[in-house]
Amino acid sequence: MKKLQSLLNQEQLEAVEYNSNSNMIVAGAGSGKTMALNYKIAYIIDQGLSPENILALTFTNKAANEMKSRIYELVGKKADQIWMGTFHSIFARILRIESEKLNYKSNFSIYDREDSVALVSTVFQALNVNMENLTPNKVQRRISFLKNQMILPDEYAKHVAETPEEKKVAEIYKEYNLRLYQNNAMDFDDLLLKPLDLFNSNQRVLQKYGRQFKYILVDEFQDTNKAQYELVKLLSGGRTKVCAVGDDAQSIYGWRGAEIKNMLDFEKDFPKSKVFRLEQNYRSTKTILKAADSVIKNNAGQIPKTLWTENVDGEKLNVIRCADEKDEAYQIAKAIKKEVTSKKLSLNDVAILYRIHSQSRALEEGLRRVKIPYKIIGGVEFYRRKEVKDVIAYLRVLSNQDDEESLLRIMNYPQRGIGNTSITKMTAFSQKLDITLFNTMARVFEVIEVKERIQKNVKQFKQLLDKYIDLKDKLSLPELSSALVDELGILKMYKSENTSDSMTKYENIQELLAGIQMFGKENPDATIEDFLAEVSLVAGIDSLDEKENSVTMMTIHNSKGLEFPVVFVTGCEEDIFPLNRKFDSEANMEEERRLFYVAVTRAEQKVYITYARSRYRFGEVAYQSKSRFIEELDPDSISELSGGGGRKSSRRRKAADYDEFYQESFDDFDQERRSLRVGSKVTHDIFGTGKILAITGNGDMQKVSIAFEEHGTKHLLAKFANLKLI
DNA sequence: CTTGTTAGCATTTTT
DNA sequence: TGCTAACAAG
Repeated sequence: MKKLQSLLNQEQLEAVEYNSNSNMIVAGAGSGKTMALNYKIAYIIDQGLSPENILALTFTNKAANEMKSRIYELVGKKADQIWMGTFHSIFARILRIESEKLNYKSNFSIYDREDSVALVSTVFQALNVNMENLTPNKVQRRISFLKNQMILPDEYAKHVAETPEEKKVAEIYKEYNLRLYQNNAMDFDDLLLKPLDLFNSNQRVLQKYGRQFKYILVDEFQDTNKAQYELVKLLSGGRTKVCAVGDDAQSIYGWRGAEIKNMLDFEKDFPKSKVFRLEQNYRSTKTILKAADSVIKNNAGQIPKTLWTENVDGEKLNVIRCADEKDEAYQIAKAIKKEVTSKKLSLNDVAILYRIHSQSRALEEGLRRVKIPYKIIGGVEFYRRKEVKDVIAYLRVLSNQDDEESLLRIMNYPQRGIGNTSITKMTAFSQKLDITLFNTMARVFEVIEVKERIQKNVKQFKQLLDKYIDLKDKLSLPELSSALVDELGILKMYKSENTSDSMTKYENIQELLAGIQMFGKENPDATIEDFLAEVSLVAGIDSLDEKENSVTMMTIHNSKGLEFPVVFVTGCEEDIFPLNRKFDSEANMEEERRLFYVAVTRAEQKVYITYARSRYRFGEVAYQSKSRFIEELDPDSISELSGGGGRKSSRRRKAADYDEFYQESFDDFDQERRSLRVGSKVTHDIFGTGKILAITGNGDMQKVSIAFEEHGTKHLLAKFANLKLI
């Protein structure tokens, strides 16, 4: 390893090299926190601690993967031995190993939020819940919240629930948990609660892992919830060293149960621990930092620290008033063009951030009209799409036949003539005899209420499943999946429908199969379980691919940990950002403010802040007022501009403006894209004219094969070739 | 049981 | 506005 002194500043160095006790690193935005953490792990290994004794916990897979590859660069393949991953994936891994101690089977399914809601719906039906104001969605959220607080059904029923509504929730909660268990399934929250349960009830298991981990490092510590904090504390058992890295100013997951308190309690709970502060910012200009600080200082509770930077003063933040959400998109497109040309940036250097996903639609449309390529992170994620989940539900049932939710999902998909009535009859039967739905299918002939014709359908379906359950050990994961999809005929089905909707589904399933193929390649012995374990824990941000030359759009939550030269913070209006003014507690308002702080501090060089006078919400025009956060910004750090939203008379002018803009102004982006087409004629400074034969790769790595008229075929990096279209 | 229609709901934020 | 869940008719 290179000398740390040359790579780190004094503060970072001290934090990295101090390992004689537990420690906490309070690291401001852009202070090189991630780098320090990576070096710290490398340093610990360098000092002789075995990598398998290290547990490094993050919140997203992306963060974990990046950490993994950075540490790999530093210490080589030892990095593979480190226990590194998200809280959820690491503890899922432990649960798979120890499952029988909790009376679970190791192939348990992991339910995501949507699956949980579906299960709550099932419970609603079973318990005949018919209460105003209680929807499966709401109840699921409530249950998740309770689990985050570590309040279990019995405790909730006994000590918390008072109103009839709450009592109903208690009833549902209990049944929901029971059914999870019967389905051999866990929800996201269980992945944290069950290990706690296990460690608390089984000293031997706790000791096993307590001894295993000699150093636990937690990134984004400000986002840990009660259960996560307890897990770390329990595992450390006072002996294991813990390093917590976080920034209280960037705590934005309070709604999910994250407690900043964990940072404040750290010194108390880890008595001999030492606290380090990283206060030098390497990311942003002085102006950006000053502006961010002017807003965040309106929050009452904070760990005191002063961020400073040696970077240049930089440009002021541009605050743009827009007429409506269309105008907002237009102003942003215009500004992107200006920034990219004047600063010679790539589109990858630009991020558009918003508070809620629904804002993305209008922005997208605006960008599409002017042909600025973009990518959206999050939104409806790939693995959450209906058709993808359907196929995954098959895999789940093949892996875990107790998983009733997944079985219900595929019972009549694709349609095979097993309708709702028959399914209800079968579930009733399975409840009565206390057997699983899967086993009921084998005995469907005993369920006399189900018509004979349909019994036959069920039998066929059961045979299909049995066949693949049998094949599961004989074929590789990719072979099995494509054989299954093939036999189901869903690809053909979508193709023959031939609507744009069905074609998207077609492509998504193709993509899923390709993904499985890839997974199989990377992990040759991979089982269905391995694949399922992976997919149920993927998040939107994990798929961020920096290679494509395009603007990145995402929610501010998704942007945490990222940085971009130019950042747009959109929709800065009361009721959007901050959201929900009406019932808001001061605590929530402070979280919104921290969110604003996170948004602004993503930027290296330039920040745009936009707000609209009116925008479509719920199908009607809502008149918006400027966000209080804009008012809180240091006036010297901003310059306010007005977009299309001037006087009334401007309406016609505005329309003309749009048209002109949309027609001509983005030719250069268009040009860039056109030049990429196979078949286009181009000229090169040295090789003269030629025709493009093939294009491979993306972004900077994009290669173009060109048949030149006089110099034969050449393979060139598009970035350097400086090709001109003819 | 399937298909088509409509009413009502939804927009926080995510592992 | 755009989607889904619930309902009615075929």
